[in-house]
Amino acid sequence: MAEGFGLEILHKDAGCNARLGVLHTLHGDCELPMFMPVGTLATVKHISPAEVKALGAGVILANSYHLSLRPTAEVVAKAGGVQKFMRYDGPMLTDSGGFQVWSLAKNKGITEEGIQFRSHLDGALLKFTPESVMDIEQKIGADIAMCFDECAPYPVTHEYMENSVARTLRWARRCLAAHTRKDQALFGIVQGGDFQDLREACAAELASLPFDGYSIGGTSIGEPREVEYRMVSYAVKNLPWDKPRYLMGVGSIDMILDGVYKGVDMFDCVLPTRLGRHGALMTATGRINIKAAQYAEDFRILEEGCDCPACAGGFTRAYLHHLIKCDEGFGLRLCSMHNIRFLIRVMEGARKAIAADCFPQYREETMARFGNERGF
RNA sequence: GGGUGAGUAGCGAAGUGGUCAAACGCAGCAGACUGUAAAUCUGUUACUUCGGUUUCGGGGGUUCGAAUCCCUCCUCACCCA
Repeated sequence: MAEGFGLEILHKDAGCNARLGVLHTLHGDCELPMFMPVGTLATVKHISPAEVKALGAGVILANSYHLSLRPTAEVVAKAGGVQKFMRYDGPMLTDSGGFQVWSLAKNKGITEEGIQFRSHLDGALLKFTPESVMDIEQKIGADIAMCFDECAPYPVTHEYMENSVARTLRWARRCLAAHTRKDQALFGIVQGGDFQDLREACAAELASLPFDGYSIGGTSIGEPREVEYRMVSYAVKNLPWDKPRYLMGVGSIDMILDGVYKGVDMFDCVLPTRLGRHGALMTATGRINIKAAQYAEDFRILEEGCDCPACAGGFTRAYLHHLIKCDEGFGLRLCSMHNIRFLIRVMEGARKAIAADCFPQYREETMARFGNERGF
């Protein structure tokens, strides 16, 4: 276990596997379950670190692939690590770049050694291996590093996935061997797609290895909703109860609440910030597309009762409509902050509900308010 | 007063005799976005009872057929007096 790192479970909901806990890190504690905003390039787009913290966020994500290209891991290391570099005093986590390889799928070439793919910036041929990624993540120096995995596409054959999972597991061992920083936690990543046997086996084998936490990967890459629910169930089953569980890349309300119900502690997603920038705002009664003409003269506050800087600041829908239509930076900021605050408030409600042993009910009531099964 | 050039859909701008209801860009309208190649992407934008109907400054003409050729008028820009 990494220095100063650990999960403390305070309470399990009586009606499901949802757990209330605290994640201890060298940069402070976080209440679980939690939503983690994504700051790929060492910034949550348009929002200062202090503002992110004020929204109630614990961990901020950064991406080792992106940072390794610019400004390079060496520069971040010279700055004293990503927290000092971006001046965030809370805990951080770096993703390994496994997801980017999936995202840049056209250019990939997977071998036992690693993955070759092309830079999205200049097309340069890059090669990531478990060892090179561990080197990058240790230089960047976040509190939590992620293993380098293969995020297989969906759908693939059982045979393909079996090979892919086996390789991801071999890479997980190599990541452990290459990871020497004692002040940085390392999480393993459960893959296996929609195959129950592979998900369960992958989780079981990772659980036997000395990781500080476990994450569920390979979801939200285009598969149907019911498949996504299944993947989480399969993966969670064999994960150790006393280690943090992290569902990667999930930010829609229904998936988050489903994950919490099953005992997942951590979620991250670009959804709130990206949707915000594009004018799709999350509210307790569903999604508001603020660009729509109907909001041009809607002088109501975005969401009554919301304590985000946009709503608490008294900014109207008409004003946000105007700002987003004009691509004004302030509009991107306000809308991003609103969505992040909204998701974090849902998590705060979840924690309260777990403490009161009524999370299943909370989940049902929250979903019912949205008017559609996905939330937004 | 004389000359030259130009007037095309909300705006800008292609098109110079048929395949033009008219490229493309912008604006508009609607939608998508899930470990951020993402302030991006997709669809749509004369009218229509979906059979068609009326458009390319106005009017008239040539032609089987005109945004495209001719006449005339209007407007704008520039040049010469």
